[in-house]
Amino acid sequence: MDREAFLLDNQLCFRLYTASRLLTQAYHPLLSAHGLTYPQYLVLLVLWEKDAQPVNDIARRLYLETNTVTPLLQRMEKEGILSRKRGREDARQMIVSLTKKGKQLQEQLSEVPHAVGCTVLCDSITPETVPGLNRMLDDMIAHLQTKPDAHEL
Amino acid sequence: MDREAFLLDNQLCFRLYTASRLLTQAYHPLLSAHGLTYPQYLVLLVLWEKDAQPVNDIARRLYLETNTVTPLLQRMEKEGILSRKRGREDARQMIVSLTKKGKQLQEQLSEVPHAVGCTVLCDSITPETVPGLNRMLDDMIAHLQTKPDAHEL
DNA sequence: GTTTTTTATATCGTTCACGATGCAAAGATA
DNA sequence: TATCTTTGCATCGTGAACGATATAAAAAAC
Repeated sequence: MDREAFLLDNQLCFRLYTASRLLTQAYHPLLSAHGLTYPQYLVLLVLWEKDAQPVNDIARRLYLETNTVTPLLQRMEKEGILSRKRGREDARQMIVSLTKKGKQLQEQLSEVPHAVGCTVLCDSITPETVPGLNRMLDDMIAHLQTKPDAHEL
Repeated sequence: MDREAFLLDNQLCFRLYTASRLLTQAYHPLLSAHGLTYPQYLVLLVLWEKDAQPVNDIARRLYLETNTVTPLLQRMEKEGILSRKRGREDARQMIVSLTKKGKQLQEQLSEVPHAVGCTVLCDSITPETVPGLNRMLDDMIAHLQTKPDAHEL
């Protein structure tokens, strides 16, 4: 058995997992001031780009399952950030639209992207290296998404 | 307001968040076959490197809070993977040790690192690019860890 | 040696994340 | 038209994550 392979320091996934959690924590004070969580912020990003989308489209855009997104949207509806209405053409669809409050949040959070951008900057994360890092992660995401099954043991 | 900054495609954090989730999903079939979750696998990686550690050390190694790790360890104890005993020197500490079953899991999971390693390989993730990616993520983690507070709005 | 503070862990409540399952509307097929 | 299948969303149960709080032991201060 290759004990090297089990070293935590050799685990790419652990780094991604940790970096993701810590960066989400960096968002926390900025978002919680407005009663938002990070996944809720992601939903807002999707809806700010294009309002009035069915649950399915939002979930696909975030690579999440609808059973994750539905309760999230229900909480946001209770907060008055968005509204959910059955589609007129297709009554199975639940069309999610921003309320006035949801739209106003974009202005109130206008400093967030820049603030977080500054927070991550360090020796190897710079405006020059981010595009390359983005490309690698996009490649990885596309690859993992098409292969939901890992290799069999 | 800079609408560009709000585009989902410009969000590094979203990529990390997604890549982390999808890669964890890739581990799922390999681990669930042995009744493990990914965070539980991380605990095992820590204990396989060094057995009999207090909760605090395990949590710090994983950059997690103890109130996340404690219930995780309790579930693993119930599964018979590890045991938890009060420290003799310091009775506040809870020393976590692998059981025979916990040690045997390392052999049973010996193919996991290689299998997952193969799964992530793609155009921009190769044996050559991984060290560089690791370095960037390590840098980012170290940086975020020392700065728990994001910039004020 | 008693009080105070710190440290190590645990408990509680809320919010994801997701597999499994349920249900009703839409579409396909007979 | 009646039946079958698919699709879109919801519900349920389990396991993280984490802020807030609690508790007991150890260490420090008095």
